[in-house]
Amino acid sequence: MLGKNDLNIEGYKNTKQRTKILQIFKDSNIPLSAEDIFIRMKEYYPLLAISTIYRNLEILTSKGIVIKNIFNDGIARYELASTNHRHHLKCIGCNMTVDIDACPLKSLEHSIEAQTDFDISGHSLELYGYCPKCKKKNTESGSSN
Amino acid sequence: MLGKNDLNIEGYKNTKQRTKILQIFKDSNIPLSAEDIFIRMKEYYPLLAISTIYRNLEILTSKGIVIKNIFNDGIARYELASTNHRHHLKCIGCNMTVDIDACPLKSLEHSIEAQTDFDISGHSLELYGYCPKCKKKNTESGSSN
DNA sequence: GTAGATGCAAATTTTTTGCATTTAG
DNA sequence: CTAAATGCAAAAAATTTGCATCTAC
Repeated sequence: MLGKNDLNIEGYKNTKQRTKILQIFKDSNIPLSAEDIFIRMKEYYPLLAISTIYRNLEILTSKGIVIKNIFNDGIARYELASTNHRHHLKCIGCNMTVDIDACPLKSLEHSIEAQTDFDISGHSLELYGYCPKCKKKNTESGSSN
Repeated sequence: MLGKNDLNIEGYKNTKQRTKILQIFKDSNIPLSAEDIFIRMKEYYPLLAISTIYRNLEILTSKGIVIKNIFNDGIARYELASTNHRHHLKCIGCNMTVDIDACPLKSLEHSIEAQTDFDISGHSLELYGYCPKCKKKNTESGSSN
């Protein structure tokens, strides 16, 4: 195992900031926004610029090390590509998010590859609806219109 | 007379701008960004403000008439909720987009509803990869690192 | 020593908001 | 008539860029 948080790609340097970003990703099991990462890092590097985060995320994304996903709130969130493939179910009412650990898309991807001759490298999937609590509230407050 | 592109919801008026937005959605079979709509409408309403588009999209989305989706380029795109449920396959290389008319998620939604007790109202799914042409280019230019 | 990375500030881009005016019903 | 909608301008929020300085290798 590599065991380190280094970006072993020729032409790129392992700065402490970059190493820390990778560490933060490894310590997290949810997708993180640039600001999430920024806040976590500010504690260690008070002079840190948010542009450093964005520039690193750009590199990490282009190298396929992290995956970028833009959620329906308009904010991009990132996660390690090596993290087990996850999808999320988000409550429209209270924003509570639940992980889904089924991903039924592998077989779909294969059949679409066959149909389109694309080389499919990934997908983003987010489900949304109302959680049990908000569902209940909705029902209670009536459902006219 | 009541045009077919009218928003028949109490408290809302059928302005010509709003009617036109609905018409544009009906004429389009791809998701449109606020700017896409703005450009199409400017031709007819040169004084149109983009805030009018955003405000209408907000209302239409909140009424469930259109669906908002934020693509991986960070731009929100909208489509009629009544439009047949579509997903897209986008080429990372050239941005070419292909429609997929399979949506395998209905059954997944049901099983997740059962597991989580959520009331799932929808999902967003986007697939990405390399189209035949770009795939070829990638192979030709080698794949060393 | 040098290419690449960083911090800082300013610029861009997309979306939202305040307000005076106009319009649909 | 009047609540809702619009146009315009300015503000926010997220992200990107230019540049001088710094750091990993």
